[in-house]
Amino acid sequence: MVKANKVAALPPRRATLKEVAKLAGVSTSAVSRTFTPGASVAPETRMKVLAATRSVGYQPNALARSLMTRRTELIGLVANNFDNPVFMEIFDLFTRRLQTRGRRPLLANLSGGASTEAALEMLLQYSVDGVIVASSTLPQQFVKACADAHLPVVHVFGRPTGGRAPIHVVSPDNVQGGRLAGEELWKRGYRNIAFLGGPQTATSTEDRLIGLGDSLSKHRLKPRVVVYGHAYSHEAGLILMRQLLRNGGIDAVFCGDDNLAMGAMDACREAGVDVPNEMGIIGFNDMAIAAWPAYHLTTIHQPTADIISAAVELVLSIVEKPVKKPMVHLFDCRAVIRGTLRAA
Amino acid sequence: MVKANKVAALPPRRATLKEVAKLAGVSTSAVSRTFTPGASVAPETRMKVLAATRSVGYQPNALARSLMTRRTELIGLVANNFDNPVFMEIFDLFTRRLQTRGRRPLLANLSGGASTEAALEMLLQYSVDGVIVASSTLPQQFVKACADAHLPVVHVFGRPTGGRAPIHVVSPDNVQGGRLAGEELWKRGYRNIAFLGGPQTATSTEDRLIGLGDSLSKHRLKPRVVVYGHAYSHEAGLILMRQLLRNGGIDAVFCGDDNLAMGAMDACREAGVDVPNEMGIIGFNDMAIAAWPAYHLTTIHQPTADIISAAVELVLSIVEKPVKKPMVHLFDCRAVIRGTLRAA
DNA sequence: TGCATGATTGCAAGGGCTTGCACTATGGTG
DNA sequence: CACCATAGTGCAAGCCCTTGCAATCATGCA
Repeated sequence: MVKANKVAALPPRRATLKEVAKLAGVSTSAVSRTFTPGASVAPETRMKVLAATRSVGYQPNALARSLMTRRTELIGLVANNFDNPVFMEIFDLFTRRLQTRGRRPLLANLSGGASTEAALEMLLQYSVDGVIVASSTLPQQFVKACADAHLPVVHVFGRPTGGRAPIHVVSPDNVQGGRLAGEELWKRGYRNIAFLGGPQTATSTEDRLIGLGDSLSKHRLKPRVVVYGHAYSHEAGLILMRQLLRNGGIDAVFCGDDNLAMGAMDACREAGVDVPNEMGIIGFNDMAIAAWPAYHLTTIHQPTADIISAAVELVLSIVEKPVKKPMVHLFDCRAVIRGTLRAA
Repeated sequence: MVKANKVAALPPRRATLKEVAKLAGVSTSAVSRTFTPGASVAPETRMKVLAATRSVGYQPNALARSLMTRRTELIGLVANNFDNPVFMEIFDLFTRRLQTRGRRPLLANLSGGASTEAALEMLLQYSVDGVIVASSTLPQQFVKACADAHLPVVHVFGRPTGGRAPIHVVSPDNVQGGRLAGEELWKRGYRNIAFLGGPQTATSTEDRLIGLGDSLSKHRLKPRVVVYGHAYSHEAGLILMRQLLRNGGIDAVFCGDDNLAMGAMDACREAGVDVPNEMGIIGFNDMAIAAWPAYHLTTIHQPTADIISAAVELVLSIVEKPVKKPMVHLFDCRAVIRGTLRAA
């Protein structure tokens, strides 16, 4: 006749607010208010509630709470570049920053042709408070779609749109960075300069090339060759650089990313081409590996940590109070001189 | 006297199930069932519901749903190694795998001394269905704490506990991998072998060393020196290898991780020590960079993709039906021969 | 001592969804 | 043609929490 053994050691179902209230001999409101910063609860009541809470191991259900508060404290983090080691640092910074601000990152991986519609649906169904899209190779329209769905969204590593869509952007100033690269190359006497970019559709690649063109044109020069890779990858850099070496006619390469640059360096190594004397190479991003002795790559540094904090603060602020006018934060880059460009 | 302008173009608040029901002229149950696979709804009703759904852009609220279903489809993903590029691949695989299985990864970053208690609280408050802890450098007790809190948890890259705690583990067989490294070194005539490990507290480092010891002892040998780094990092490898070179007496190093190995290689390069003739180096993990020509590192490969899928399937299965006996999946490693060990 | 003030409190009504239950058609069966 | 299973439906209760409101209480002040 016994229905079940209710003698289990620990409660298999988690304690609820109501149970805590009964145990503490107070109303559910009192319990709720105990966990609501700024709510009015008598110290004595609070004590009783906390004691009951501890004794049953109560944890408020954030999801149920979100139903009333209309805030989940969830921030969607969307990316599609899980093959680029730079993004490790970026994830680290994002997740930690969000955590210290009391938010949780809900990840959407858009690599390998995952559906953007599905990702957007997911973000909506889980009622994220805001979205951070961290990519320069993702179609603008995904970010646009988030905005259209009334999701506060900031595009990190994106490009400011010419006011057409109200999209907030936080990004390194890729054009300025490209200019910097051009200057360094010019200063050191390189005159036949190639641009080795990532995907042609990536706005970052496009802007870095524009910057390079800018600075070269001041000296009545233009990039000799422009080639694009399928990705910001070592492999692409290797293959494209082999091709550039075969065709000849250049004495330096500005690579749109460090992975590309390191691939290019390896192509030079295998062809017996001396870097930096026969061939100057400059990268972009200043990822950790670029500093390793095997490469010691001269590159354009972007202030990643600043970019990330700015992005997080921005998204949290527009969650708080929406703003119509698209905000744009562009961060200056600086050149980090190592060994792949000859002395000035 | 007008209270507010309700003329806004798009609904600022998202449509709810009730609204869809009214619009479609059916009960809320019908709408709910339309979105519940396997529920009984007449085709005609379903059509009406879907039409209404489309017309107001309805998206079911996953969080409200979870209140009744007691399932959030959220899986906690806990890690603390955002400085190691291998983890990029690991994250990619995890997030994609979870996505294709209809689950969402909620990230907890435990780097840099973030509080494990806070992380656990977060996982509980957001009612994740299960947890994946991906780290070999995290204190066991965090995983244990999850299990004690009745969270289905699997420890990836962890070590099987001797049955003390019922913790599920999916991991490369680090001991077997260590043995493999020892064999390769022995076969090639290296006899004075050092072990350059990661943090001494990392079970992966410990087990790889055990494996090395195992295989050397078959030949009546022991590791000449054992040193530990503060992290699985290039820097640690560089510093420790410098020290080993200074002390002398060894002709090969088994590094507990590729980052360490590449650091060690750079130390040899700077000391003018010839790899592999004067010094053999073998790593662990086979991360992408290890294959780049600048390193061309001989290393122990672990089947990361298999490990990740197994981990995801395992956590989903124990969410479905809890299992008492700790499950352990250990995956064999294999040696990848490149250029940092001389020929046999 | 009487009253205004502000701090605490509990009630009850939600928030958006699922689901057991009872009920209506519907079609098939003998 | 009566009868029964079955599919489809809506009602209403419930998941766990927050919060406006009105009631209560203690306090400070005149």
